[in-house]
Amino acid sequence: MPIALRPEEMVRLEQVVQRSGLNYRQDIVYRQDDTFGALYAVRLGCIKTYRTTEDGREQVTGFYFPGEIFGMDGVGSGRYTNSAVALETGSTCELPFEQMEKLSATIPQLQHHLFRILGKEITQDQQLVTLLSKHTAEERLAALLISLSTRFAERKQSSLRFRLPMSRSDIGNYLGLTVETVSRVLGKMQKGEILRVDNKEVEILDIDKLKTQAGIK
Amino acid sequence: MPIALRPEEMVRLEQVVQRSGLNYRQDIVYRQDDTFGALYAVRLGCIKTYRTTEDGREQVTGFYFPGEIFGMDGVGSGRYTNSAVALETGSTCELPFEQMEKLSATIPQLQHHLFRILGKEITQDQQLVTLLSKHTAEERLAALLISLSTRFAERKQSSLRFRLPMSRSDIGNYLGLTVETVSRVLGKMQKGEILRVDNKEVEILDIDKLKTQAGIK
DNA sequence: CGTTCCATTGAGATGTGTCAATTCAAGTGG
DNA sequence: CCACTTGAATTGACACATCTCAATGGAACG
Repeated sequence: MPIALRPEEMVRLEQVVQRSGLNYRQDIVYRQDDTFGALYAVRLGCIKTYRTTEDGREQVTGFYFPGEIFGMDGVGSGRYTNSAVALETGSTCELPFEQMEKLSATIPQLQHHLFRILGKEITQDQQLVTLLSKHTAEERLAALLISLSTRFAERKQSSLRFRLPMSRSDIGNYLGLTVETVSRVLGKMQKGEILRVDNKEVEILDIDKLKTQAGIK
Repeated sequence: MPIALRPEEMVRLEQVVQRSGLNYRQDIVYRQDDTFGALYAVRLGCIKTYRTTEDGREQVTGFYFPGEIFGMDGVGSGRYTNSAVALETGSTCELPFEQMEKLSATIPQLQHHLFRILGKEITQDQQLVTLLSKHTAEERLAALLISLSTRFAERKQSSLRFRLPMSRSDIGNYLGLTVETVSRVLGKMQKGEILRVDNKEVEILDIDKLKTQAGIK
């Protein structure tokens, strides 16, 4: 957690955190409608969250990488409104929410941090809303690639060459597009010398053009 | 606030709340990029929130009615990522966030409530994501009407006959549709004996059919 | 009672979806 | 190590929901 605490406070926090979770591909971390108990921090790997509507339609709501927190969807109602699944082998920390709440009453820094985490999820979700509502297929894909690139850079990994841990179908679902459209747009970007794509491997050749396409201008 | 506090705690909360805000149509409560200072509770009227992308596209992100809280979009970064505007004459309460945080450290109930409020916004935004991504124009409109109907009912107002405080353009923007499509779909629902629409006045004639159409089944 | 904004309606254009066929990648078991 | 199977990704042809453009009608307001 990127948060400055006094050693004594750090100890109390670490006592609460569960370091248990080792995940393999397809492992479910929690299921939609499960009782909400904890937030989770990704330590290694990638987690996908998705919700299913009453009539069976699925929506991927997010991808989470090491250092990022997921599980906030359960805070509102006491039940998770998404399911969370591992996309590859990795591990997560469990942050039991009730204990975090108690702890945060005596550690203002922690309380503030928790509010921020929830707030950031709101901002992200609203960005996704805008993306889905007002942007073309190319712009959506470009925006996702930029987002991934930025996040890999934050983890001090290559921001121009990386592996997509999710399938085309996950990407399409997340962006409100079909697999076919994702494939076609990636193909087009490749012809435009913006990307080099080899299955899950992506190399960004022209990040400026990609940013322009993302409508980030 | 629907929250059980001891009288003494209630007093402390009320000392923090600003009852100031009287709003007229088009009044801005806060602007995108303003420094985040407070959440707001609608007392009367209706508030619309929307964000503008760097390249000028606008996305309506929410409508808020009496009893509902808005302004959570500022929590993540310390700046509002939306603007908030009054759609009609009304009033709001200001809830200075820093003071609320301090207060909530000593009132667990309040802390929990604040987390829940943020959590509910997350859930709502994700529902909107699904709506935009996976549902047809009819389903989107039906879902909005059901949502409005439900919320009016909560406020003990008629759930079958109400006034839309927002324009067709706002509705369309929120749902990722054009004004024309909104108009056509409303017309179609009227022909199908599901609604009676007269400008901003709506009467729901067949709520079951409407729910079916919303994909709520 | 004109002006202006908002809503409706029609006709035609288009981006993305649907359906179908093919190729490619990754296991799996003999 | 090689078929064989299975699921993922690509590519093409066509369909369609919604958008765009344009004209008209109606409500609100000074």
